[in-house]
Amino acid sequence: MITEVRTRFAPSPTGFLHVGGIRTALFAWLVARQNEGQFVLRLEDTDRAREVEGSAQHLMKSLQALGLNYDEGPDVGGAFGPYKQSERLDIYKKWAQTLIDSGRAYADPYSREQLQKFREQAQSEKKPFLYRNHRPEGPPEWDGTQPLRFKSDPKAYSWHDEVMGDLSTGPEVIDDFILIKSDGFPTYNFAHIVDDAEMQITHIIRGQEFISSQPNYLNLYEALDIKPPILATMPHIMAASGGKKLSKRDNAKDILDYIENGYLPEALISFIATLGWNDGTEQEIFTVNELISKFSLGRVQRSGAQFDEKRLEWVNGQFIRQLSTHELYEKVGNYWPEAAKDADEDYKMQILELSKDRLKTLADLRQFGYFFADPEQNMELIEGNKQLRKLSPDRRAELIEQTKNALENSEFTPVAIQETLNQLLETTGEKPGVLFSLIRIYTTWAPFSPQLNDTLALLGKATVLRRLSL
RNA sequence: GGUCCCUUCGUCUAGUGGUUAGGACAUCAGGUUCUCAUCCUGAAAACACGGGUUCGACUCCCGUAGGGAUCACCA
Repeated sequence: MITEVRTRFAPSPTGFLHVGGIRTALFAWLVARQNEGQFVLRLEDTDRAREVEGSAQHLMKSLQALGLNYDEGPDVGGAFGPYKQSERLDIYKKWAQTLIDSGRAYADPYSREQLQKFREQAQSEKKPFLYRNHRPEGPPEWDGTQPLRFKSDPKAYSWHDEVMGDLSTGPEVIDDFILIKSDGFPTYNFAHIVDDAEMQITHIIRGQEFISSQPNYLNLYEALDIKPPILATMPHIMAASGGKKLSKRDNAKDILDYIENGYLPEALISFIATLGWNDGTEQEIFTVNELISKFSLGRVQRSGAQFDEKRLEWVNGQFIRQLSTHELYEKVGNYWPEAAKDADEDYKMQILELSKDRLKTLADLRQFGYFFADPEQNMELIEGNKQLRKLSPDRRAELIEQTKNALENSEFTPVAIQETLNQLLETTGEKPGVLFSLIRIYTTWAPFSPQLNDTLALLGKATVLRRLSL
């Protein structure tokens, strides 16, 4: 019998989803999809103090925005629910009871202050602190108000991790840990093991913060008589820009912010997937379907990767270029500048046609205000231009005047404009770099614009002549 | 500090004993009779260090250094 693949993403609702979290979710999703299995979303909301209002909705919205749909979850239900740990307290109690019955769990009699003293004492003796050296004498009954602690069985472990390879540790890392907190909620350490078993999860794909706890989890699996799922540990992602590390704040940028800023979900997916994974070929850009068929945990990098925003921009541009103008139009609804409010569809499509090959993000469209309203003059554009700076104001006025006269008689198609401009080069004796820059700036007052003749043609003769006269 | 993991151009990476160490982003130079954010061409750019093993090490072993993770009634 072939076991169905079931992977899960189990965030705790304490904030937004950043790049590292998304990558973990993406890889778990890919494993499920490529095996035609199920992808489960489970909310690990057992720490009431850290829970952030609205963050569960935010997490689900982020997954949805990226197309990482889940087959089971808090809002969609499923056969193994509920999918919020706070609603599964009875289940944990039941499993805890089996550990109490088998003598593998005990009520922790110490206060936090006492434990702190034990730690300090161990530190002053330069010995590692272990709870298991302080187990209480008798078997005190657990009355539910004390923490319930797991009675570990110290031994060496070696296990396989799909990403990290073969790992091993000695018995000194095995220690007693808390299963149920004094508020009646389980710890992550206990709850995730119970849930993964109950939900029949086959692959645990998670961040490297859990790798050092793994031997203790293996110890608990044994006590619970559960076969551990396949494990895969992801390295962390750090932020970087120009080789310099960014602050924590930048590192933890919300994935929805990227979408808000004009990044396409499929570009984010491709970029994040290749941050620590590749298929061994020289392919740089992957569609979601390609990822589903090509992804493998075994080719995930073991070392951490740094996030390079420039590369993300490039990837995003590649995806934009693959869209037809019509597809692009459908996606840029919110990104037009304010002045475009009343512009008609046909005109906007023409702008996209001209500029689509140069967009890096959809938000770049916001700089195209000059297509819709007369822009404000900005002399810095001229003074900041090496060639234009040298022209005297008189000469500039003269060139603009000549341009105006020439264009007045032009048919104003892109081809005709180009011919007119070429003639103008001869009659004025200026280089293209000077004349064309000048015209471009006087008609758009923007640092960038599509090709000059096309831009002028689209703006129309009346607008161009008006702007040259201002 | 203990434990575990990692280390190829600035960045993401290919590479599993014999390669001119390949690609991509970024950078720089040139081109596309203008800007440039597309596109084309080219350049510069890496095996952390030290020992072994071997006819031969980026590749295997040991050590050093550096980085990461963890050592909670957080996940």
